[in-house]
Amino acid sequence: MGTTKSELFTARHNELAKAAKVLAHPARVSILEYISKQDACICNDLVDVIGLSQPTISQHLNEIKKIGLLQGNFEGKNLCYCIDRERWQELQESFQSFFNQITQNCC
Amino acid sequence: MGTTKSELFTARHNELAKAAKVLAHPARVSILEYISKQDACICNDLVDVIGLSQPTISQHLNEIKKIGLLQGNFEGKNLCYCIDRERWQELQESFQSFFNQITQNCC
DNA sequence: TTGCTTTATCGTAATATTGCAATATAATAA
DNA sequence: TTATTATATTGCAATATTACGATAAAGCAA
Repeated sequence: MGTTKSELFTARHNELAKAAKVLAHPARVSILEYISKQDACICNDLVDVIGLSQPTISQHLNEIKKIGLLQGNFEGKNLCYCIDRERWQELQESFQSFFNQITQNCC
Repeated sequence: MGTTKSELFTARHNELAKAAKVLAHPARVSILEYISKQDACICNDLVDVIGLSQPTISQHLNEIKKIGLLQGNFEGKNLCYCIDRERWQELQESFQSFFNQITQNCC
């Protein structure tokens, strides 16, 4: 028990749910918003800006990375956390078409 | 530990995360999509359609209800699960404006 | 009334998520 | 080389989520 029964659902439904899961924590919403507002990509004031510990922020960044929403240089000191615009748009379209399909109302 | 530190984030971020959490399970995505496609509002073929047990479906419906996405008659035998279009649009706009704010790309 | 159908709730087990201290790693600075 | 700085990983505790069997509740049918 305790595990989501993904095999019952379509790939599309599973993927939308997976994307939503990344947005399902205010820290990750904040992080994405913050990164998107930066001119430069020298990041990780995040620990100060958000107020969670460094390991926790790192963990959240990893969740965001895992669905491909971050792009850039992840090695060495000059880390660069940027939004992957292409993937961003892809997800945007997924959510958009999900929300747009509601057309009728019976009550 | 183990609890989200909501007090660190803005109301807007917390609310978007809360809405995303409802979409963060494929069963709930499926349920919403199914209900939205019905002509009539006599529902709960859901157990058959989705393939999860009745208590589990009931639980998921409750999550959807909690953020105000369901409307209708919830008493007696003629249950009616319909999308609350106003709330739906509200959430749609929240997601839309979240996704639209990404404008620059530094990498 | 009794039985049937439909949905909700309770209780519980399995698993996932959140958060952080401690530690590791990797690059730069001195 | 030895700091220093920035980020990642590990390990663990607290809490949340997912799922379902058993049972309750609420209406309708006979």
